[in-house]
Amino acid sequence: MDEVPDTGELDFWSFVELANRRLSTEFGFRHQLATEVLLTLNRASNIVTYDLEATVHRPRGRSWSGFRLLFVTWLAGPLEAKKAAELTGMSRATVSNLAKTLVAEGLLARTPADHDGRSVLLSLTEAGQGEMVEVFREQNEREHEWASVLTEVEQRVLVMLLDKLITHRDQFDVRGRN
Amino acid sequence: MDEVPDTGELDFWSFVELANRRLSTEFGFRHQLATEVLLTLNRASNIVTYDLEATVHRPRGRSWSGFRLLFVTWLAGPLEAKKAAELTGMSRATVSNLAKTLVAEGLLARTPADHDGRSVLLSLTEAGQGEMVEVFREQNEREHEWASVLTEVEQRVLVMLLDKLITHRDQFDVRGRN
DNA sequence: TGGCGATAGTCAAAGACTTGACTATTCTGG
DNA sequence: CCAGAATAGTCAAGTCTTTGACTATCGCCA
Repeated sequence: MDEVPDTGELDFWSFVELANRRLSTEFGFRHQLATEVLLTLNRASNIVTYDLEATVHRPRGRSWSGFRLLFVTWLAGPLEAKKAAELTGMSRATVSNLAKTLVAEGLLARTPADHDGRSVLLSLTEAGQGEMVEVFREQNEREHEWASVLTEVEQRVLVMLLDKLITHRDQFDVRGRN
Repeated sequence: MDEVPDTGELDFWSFVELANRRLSTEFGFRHQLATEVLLTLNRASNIVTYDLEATVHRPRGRSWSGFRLLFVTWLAGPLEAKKAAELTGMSRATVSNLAKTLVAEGLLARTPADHDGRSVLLSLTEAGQGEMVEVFREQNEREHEWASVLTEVEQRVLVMLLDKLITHRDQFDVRGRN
């Protein structure tokens, strides 16, 4: 008898359980734990990101990726657009578009690189630096609220595991953004 | 003397180190570990997601979120659009738009709920079920490649830590998508 | 019972991000 | 030294997703 599960009280975690069960018993898939890891990873990332964006950045009229670009430029000094794309994990075109906006808002400066006529160096203006100090103060407080649900050891373990997950990937052929 | 760091050989990890150093020594921010946790979390999630989308879903003409919607509908049986939004972490409008496309492609069925005249029940068509079995076979293999960089214990610990991170958030006022 | 606040879904407009094509510059091997 | 391949950045077009407004329905309490 095909029992239809009651979805009324289903939340993310009971869904993961349900998925585990059905994937293995009904369909014979073998790698439930892998599914669970990636499902949870994405879930966590989305929740946290959305919260930071909604509480810290959108109220200031800034987008999440705008912030990310400013952030790496702030800390990694003047850098080529290419490098910024690499560090933020965005495509080069995205960096280019975002930079256009941020330059217009007076936060970012774009200067031709003298060692390579094709390259462009991104750096923060005075205003950009001021803005980042302010924005990051807020973001860092909120980051702290999130992270401190875990003990310090747990946080370090988490970072370690995530690092391991994405470091050892040259073992197979991973598709990246450029 | 303002030492400009050489960004030439900067990658994600050395950037995180650099950020840690500058944020604490130059700007006096206090919660570096929190920053590192969230930076790494997002990084990992983006890398994995992009890879799955690029290798499994885009080649089949399917988007990442299209897949997610089909996935929860597949496993959690017929469910209300509202519930699908909750389980996938998307907004209700996104579910509505995606559903429109997927219905047109013959993978999804949308039927009015009889217990509530406002609600709509989403379910997979025959074709949708077939497609999911096939797509998920591929995705699950790839998930396995990713996850098996970690031992089984490490995977379980990772899931546990991520769960903890997003479960205990009622302690402060988190902004979610609806 | 009837009206009002809450809720489900959809739509339109806007924004964010990506792909693929294009230009300009640099590098390399003959 | 030059031609062709590779690389940096930008632009145009398209897709995906969201916000905010709107309609329809529901549920509750006066």
